[in-house]
Parts: sequence; C-alpha cells; structure tokens
Amino acid sequence: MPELPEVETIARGLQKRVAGDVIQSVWLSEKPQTFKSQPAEIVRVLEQARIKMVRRVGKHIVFDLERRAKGKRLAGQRGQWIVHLGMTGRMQVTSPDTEIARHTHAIVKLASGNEVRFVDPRRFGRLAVVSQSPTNEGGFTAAGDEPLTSNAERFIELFRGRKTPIKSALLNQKLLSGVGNIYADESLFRAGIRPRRRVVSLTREQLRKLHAAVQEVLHEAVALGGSSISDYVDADGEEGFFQLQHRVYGRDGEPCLVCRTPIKRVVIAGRSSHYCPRCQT
DNA sequence: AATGAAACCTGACAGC
DNA sequence: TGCTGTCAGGTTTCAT
Repeated sequence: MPELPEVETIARGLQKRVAGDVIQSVWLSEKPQTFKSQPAEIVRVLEQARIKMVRRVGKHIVFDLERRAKGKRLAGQRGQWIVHLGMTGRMQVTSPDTEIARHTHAIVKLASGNEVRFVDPRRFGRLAVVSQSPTNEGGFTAAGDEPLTSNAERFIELFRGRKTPIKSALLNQKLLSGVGNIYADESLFRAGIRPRRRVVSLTREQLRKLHAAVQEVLHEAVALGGSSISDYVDADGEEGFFQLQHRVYGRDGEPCLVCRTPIKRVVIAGRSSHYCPRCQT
C-alpha cells in the first residue's frame, strides 16, 4: 500500500508518538529475509538508543538514533533504523497488552512503555540499521531524487533520452524515490501522457508538465493523508488514510472524468497501468 | 547498459 | 462452503 504520501504520513505519525523515547529491547522474528542487516546488528544498534527523529526518505522510514550518554564508550554514537514497508508492511505503536498480530516481525519496547511493532504479512518489507561513522557521515540516503524537491530542469535531465516507457521510468527508484504505481498513473493522466510512451519521444515541455503533475499529485496526497492520520497506528493501519480521488487508477472500464471515454488497463513492465485513451497521447 | 520477466510472499476477492 | 484463479500500491535478480 505505501507510496511516498503514505510513508510520509506514517513517518509524521511516528515522529509525533515516539520521538524522544528510548529503545529498551528488541525482538525479531525468525524470518531472515525481512532483515537486511544482521539481526544481531539490528539489536545492537537499536537497544539503548534514543529516537531523535523519525522522517521519510523516498519510500523508507528513517529513525535517527543517538546513544544515551550513559556508558562512556558508546555515548553519543549515532545510528539509524531504516524501515521499508514493501506492499503490506505496517508500523504500530501500541501498549504491550495489545494482542500481537499475525505476521509481526519486530517488536521494539520503549522506555515510555509503548511498543513499536512491524507487521508484514506478505514479507516484502525490510528492516535495516546503519551505524554512522566518520566515514559514513550522512548515513542513509535514497538512490534517486526526492520527487517533491527536485526541480523541473533536474527532472528533465534525469529522464532525458531513455528508451524505456515513461511509466517504467517513473517507477524507477534510482531516478525518483517515492513514486509508485498509483501516483505514476495519476501523474501521467494529469500530464496527458500515455504510460507506454517512450521517454525519448517526449518533448521538454511534456516532461516539464509531467514534473509539475508528479509534484501536484504527491502534494495533494500528502495534504490529505496528513489531515486524517492521527490514529493510523492503533487501528489496523489502513483506516483513515488519504482518500485522494483516483482519476484513472483502478477505474478500468469506467468513464474518464474529463471526456467519458472508458479508462483502459494495460500491463507495462508487470504493473497494471490505467489511462484514458482520449485524454492521454 | 538497459530492459523485461520472474521471483519473492500471503491474503482478499470473484466466479463456479 | 470450498475450491481455483487472479490480483495486489514494491524491489531484486536473472536472462536477453
């Protein structure tokens, strides 16, 4: 479920609820592929660390950590906890007596008494840690540009000349980090570009329009997500999420909201893609 | 180098 | 009710 706006919303919610708290202990499930770092390393970096801040980088949730100034040797050492939700990952903040959901893969106990739990039925999500050292100053960074802050020139430069369909390019996290299947389709609709169009065939003007559409769609979704979010974690996650009106995504066969032409669904690079055959060329 | 297809997983839902 | 098939908002890996 999570693309940039959802991850942004979740990260903001976590920031509100766990920033300043201290991690006391960590439990991890026995599903090794969930953990991108060695489980022992995850435990080592997380335990006794204070959560300075929770934020979003691409589709990742980043917890910035700092050692409590207690044991001298490790005091002040910084690290990060990185969470990728995959398709079905959820982050819960609950009291310890809440029943443990099926497919729970991590439980992080906090000094406040709360627990942060990572639940992920389909197991495409990943947990990792980064320990910051002098040679690794900045810590975790995304592979691609932040779609919300990249400017039009940079965007055009990034995409220019590629032979791949524009839909695939938008989903490529090494170009832009954070755009997923829904917002790719919605952006292309707003820009009037068919998803199968090769990037190389697009004019600068079209790319400029697409850049604006991507930012517009993401900004709207973030704004909507932020308004209804306060309790996302306690409930079953999906409740109360943004309800950005999808104009094409999932509307296969239904009339285009602009011209009434039935929306088409095709598969591009293995992902379902929706567009209006009349408004998009 | 760049592209597409397959693989990784479970659950929900439609149709019979 | 229960079975089968299809689909899912993501990423990595492997062949071409």
